[in-house]
Amino acid sequence: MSKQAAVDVSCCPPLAERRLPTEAAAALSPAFKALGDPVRLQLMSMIASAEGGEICVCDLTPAFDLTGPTISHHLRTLRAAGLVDAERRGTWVYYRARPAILRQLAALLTVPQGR
Amino acid sequence: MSKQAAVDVSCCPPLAERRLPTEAAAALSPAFKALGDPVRLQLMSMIASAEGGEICVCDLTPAFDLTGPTISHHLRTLRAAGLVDAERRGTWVYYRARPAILRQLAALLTVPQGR
DNA sequence: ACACTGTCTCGACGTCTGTCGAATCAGAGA
DNA sequence: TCTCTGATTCGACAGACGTCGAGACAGTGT
Repeated sequence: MSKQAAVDVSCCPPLAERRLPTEAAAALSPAFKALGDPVRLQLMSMIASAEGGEICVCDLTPAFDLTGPTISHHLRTLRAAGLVDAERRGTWVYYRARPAILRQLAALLTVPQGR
Repeated sequence: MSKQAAVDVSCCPPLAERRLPTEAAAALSPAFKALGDPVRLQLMSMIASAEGGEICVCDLTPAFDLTGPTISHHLRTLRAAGLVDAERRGTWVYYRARPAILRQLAALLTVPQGR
């Protein structure tokens, strides 16, 4: 269901360890960009912290003061960034987080001891 | 020298642990947004990994195929997001990373064991 | 087959963003 | 004080983004 772009970068020495190569920056920045909107950051949190690892769009939409299409658009952005996965089951669509990428981003931002 | 906005959020239970409150999302998303551009992500890396903890703008600018004003604009964005600090010494301006915020963001993205 | 509900796509809109060239500001040195 | 160099600000422009309403699509149930 998704147009999953992004981020197979083998992996990621912390940002602060050595200069991030151009290609890695290009591959990883879309994920940060996707998290760079308050609505999407909260959506991401709701999805990642959901009971059973997944959550229905029907539970996400009413949590915001925004229209359905707008939430849908934000979810598509998260999907395109490779941060979440979507699955339709009957009438409802469920989203789940992709922990591997979250971990990759976390590792990238990790600051080595001392600095 | 800087217009330092942003991010005193006391701190940050991981994204995946419980739903991020609206205010926290509003406070933290600008930092992710700032990292959501390939040029800024690479700038951030160059600054954070610099020898002696700081780096001169004059060393940053020639590393990109962009004009001085454009680099300056990106650096201002990083400053406004609270990710870096700037200090002028004589003719040159030096940038250094603010590790506390990087660590905060890393902690936020950390995925608890198992998930 | 039909209607109903949940979700997504499409088109439009105003705003924000990345980029540049030109102009300005800040120190150093003569 | 004048000039030179490094860095920032200003103004402009094209393109991207967040939001909405209207419409289309997908399944369910009658």
